[in-house]
Amino acid sequence: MPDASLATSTRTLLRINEVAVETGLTTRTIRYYEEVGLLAPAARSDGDYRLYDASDLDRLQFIRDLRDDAGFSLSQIRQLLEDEAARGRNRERLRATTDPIERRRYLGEAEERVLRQIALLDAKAARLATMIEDAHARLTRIRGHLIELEGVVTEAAR
Amino acid sequence: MPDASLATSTRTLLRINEVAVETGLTTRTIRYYEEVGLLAPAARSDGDYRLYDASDLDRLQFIRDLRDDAGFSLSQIRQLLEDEAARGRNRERLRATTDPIERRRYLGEAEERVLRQIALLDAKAARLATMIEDAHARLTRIRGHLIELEGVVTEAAR
DNA sequence: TCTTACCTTTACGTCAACGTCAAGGTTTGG
DNA sequence: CCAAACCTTGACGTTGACGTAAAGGTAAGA
Repeated sequence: MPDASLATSTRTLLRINEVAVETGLTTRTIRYYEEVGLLAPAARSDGDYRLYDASDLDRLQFIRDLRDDAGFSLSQIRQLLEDEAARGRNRERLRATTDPIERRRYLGEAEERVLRQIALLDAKAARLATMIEDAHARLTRIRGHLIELEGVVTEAAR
Repeated sequence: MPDASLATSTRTLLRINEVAVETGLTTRTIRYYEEVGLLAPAARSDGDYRLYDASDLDRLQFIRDLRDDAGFSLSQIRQLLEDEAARGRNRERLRATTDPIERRRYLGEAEERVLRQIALLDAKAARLATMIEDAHARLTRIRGHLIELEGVVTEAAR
């Protein structure tokens, strides 16, 4: 029964339209993201259909969140994902070597990348934070006035 | 000396290229923002030159920050600025009326707008916050490894 | 086997957010 | 008054991020 393993591995792979439904993206968008190097499908079928696995779904969700919620451009997203990939490769190299000097170099590079990411994210977060603060201040002011008014209205209703 | 007031008011007004230098935007971008309704120049000269005042500069800086730092689209920015303007008009109406029922209605609308803004901003902020958290976690891990290595390196140097 | 639904690549269309001339008017120092 | 520097309004070009239609290949059930 060599067909069983094939069936089980196939069962977890999705075709592009299923992925589109699952992620809320269009098939065109998914293909476009592949075109610009944001993700490659886990596999291709015999007839060259794109086949995606669970980690592909995660990655697409992540991309969508970065795009919609955080407002990053696709090139910024690619930069973030590439840094992530470089991080993974670095970890491999780190595990492969025992020379402490080299290890320190790898770690230093990793630190730099993370600091770059944090700087990028912090700039956005800071701007958003002040805007949110302002909005909340306005909200409390408005609600204060509304509470004042409640007193006046109930007084008048008496 | 009717010319004095004109001189002083003129002195504080900038032409488009000065504004561009000041804000780091291009003249084309500034004209485009006018085209799509993000800001109108405070005045025009005799020869129809655009003339901007200090509040125009503030507004342009603000727009630039929202665009670059927060990653909003121009239509989102226009929405935010229009809500801001509606807020101003509402305050006027609020001061103009004494009827508590009407006052409550105006305040209710204002509350709605602010809540909409907060929801929009919070979504972005939340996504950014988790990303920043992750990045910091990685950073501390990396630094932990680096500190470990310091021990090994100094030990080897002895 | 054949139809129907889904997939492929290729390619042109679109919208936002500008860049880049072109042709002409305005301001200002010499 | 005049030349250089700056401005005006078009209008067409470009890039990113997709939409959409065309011409075919594939998968699965009747």
